[in-house]
Amino acid sequence: MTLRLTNTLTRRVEEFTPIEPGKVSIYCCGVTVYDLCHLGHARSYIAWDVLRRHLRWSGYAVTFVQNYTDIDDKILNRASEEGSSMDAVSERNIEAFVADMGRLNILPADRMPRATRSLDAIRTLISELEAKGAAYSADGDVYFAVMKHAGYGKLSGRDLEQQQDNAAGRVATAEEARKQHPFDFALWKGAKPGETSFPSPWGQGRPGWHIECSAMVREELGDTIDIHLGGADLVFPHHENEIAQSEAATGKELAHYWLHNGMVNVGGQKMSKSLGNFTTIRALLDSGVSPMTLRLFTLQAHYRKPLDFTAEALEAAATGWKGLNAALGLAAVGTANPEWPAALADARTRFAAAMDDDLNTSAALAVLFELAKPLRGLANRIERGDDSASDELQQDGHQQQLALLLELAEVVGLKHEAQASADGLDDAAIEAQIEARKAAKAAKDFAAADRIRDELKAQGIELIDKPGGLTEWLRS
RNA sequence: GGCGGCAUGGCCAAGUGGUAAGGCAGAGGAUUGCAAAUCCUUUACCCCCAGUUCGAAUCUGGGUGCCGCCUCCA
Repeated sequence: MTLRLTNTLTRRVEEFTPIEPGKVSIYCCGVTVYDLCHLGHARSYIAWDVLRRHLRWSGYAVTFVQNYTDIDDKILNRASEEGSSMDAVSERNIEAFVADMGRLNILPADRMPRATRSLDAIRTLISELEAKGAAYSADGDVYFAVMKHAGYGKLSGRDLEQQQDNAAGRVATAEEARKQHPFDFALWKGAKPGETSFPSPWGQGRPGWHIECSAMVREELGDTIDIHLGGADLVFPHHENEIAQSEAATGKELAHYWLHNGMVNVGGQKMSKSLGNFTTIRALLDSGVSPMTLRLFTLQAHYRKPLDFTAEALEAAATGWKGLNAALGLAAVGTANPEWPAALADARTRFAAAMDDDLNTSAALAVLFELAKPLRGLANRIERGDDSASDELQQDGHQQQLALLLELAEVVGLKHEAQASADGLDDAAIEAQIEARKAAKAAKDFAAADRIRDELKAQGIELIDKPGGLTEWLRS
């Protein structure tokens, strides 16, 4: 079976055929680095990470490029608010981005170009568009002329004729007045005195948002790439404009496949900075939600659908992850026999088929849970000190099952998490409490025993009674 | 107003013509001083109406509700 993907360009699920057999070039729209990333970014980049891992698992050599937008009004505003510079704000948020993505087990892109370091490519592209009559300058700005480009609107299904009336109402600003058509957009913005700016043939200024992606795609991957990624909120105008610019300049199709992920919603509404209803990745992870729980949470829904972020759903994911995590934490011994027995071969096939079906991670995860189930039972028995369970785990069948589980979990980027590191009470204090509880139990003073357990639980320490009077504890 | 998407059990969510995956929660049982964990068992006719079909959650038409984009946004 071959990979099938929903292509926004055609609004259909299509079989994926790369330009060059065995190779895939991907460009993913990155973040504007004016602030920390929130769960919307996490959802998006986890989805694309899974696409990338799946392609790799399927045998493709993947080149994955993701940009940083480090020239932007919001960054400049932030810099002036805190009395620092655009570079300082960008640098800080890029570091945070790398750290957050790392925690979520998202593979770093092969190359991460920045707008500030791609200015030559940007200026060259604008010049070409100007030479071809696709762009015009007005008062230090340079605009792309949408009416000159035949295919404008093909991605988002917009028709310029029909849209003009609606747009007319907002032709109020000075910028709108300079435009020949309301949908024309800035390729280069002239700088006002005192603004951070860069030199260009059109005077000091800075590039518009859309042109940087066109320039970086071309510089890093060429005129035509296989897959272009981004959030559904980028379809219009960002990606539409990117297509117009690139295709007007090169005369070639920019990308064969356009994939868009659905939004993360809060209370039925899109999570966004402007609405202020966002939770940053690090705030969530620092609150005790494990990275893999967040990953599982996002992968339980299809990447194109909206995903409602609720405490309840997150809790469900956390509990679900506990089970998978227990199985993934088992010790693999040596190399398992790669000749899968029929049942495992079948599971592997079903997993691959689900992933090939437009990244049906929800169905793929069901296979993971199925594989994990018996292993989870073993893990539990081993934890109780059941030696026969340890022996069973060594057997070829279980080792194979574990090997397959680990292999497939890797494809969706799930990996075992060790117990959370200690904080709060030190071990000796906990052990002392456990001894006290043991004494209470021996004296049949169960009320006292329960009180100790409850107190520890309130401090995040969970006690688990084992056979033989042993009590283990976990930080939860 | 224009473009696009979605509606499946208490919650999340797969499933594009053949009789409803999976996770969470709940219930019953085993185990336990009680818990926790674990194991076993168990819980749906798929928003409404009409139609196509031997047969529809799945196709068609109509309706209702919700969301995204049209301004920066993953």
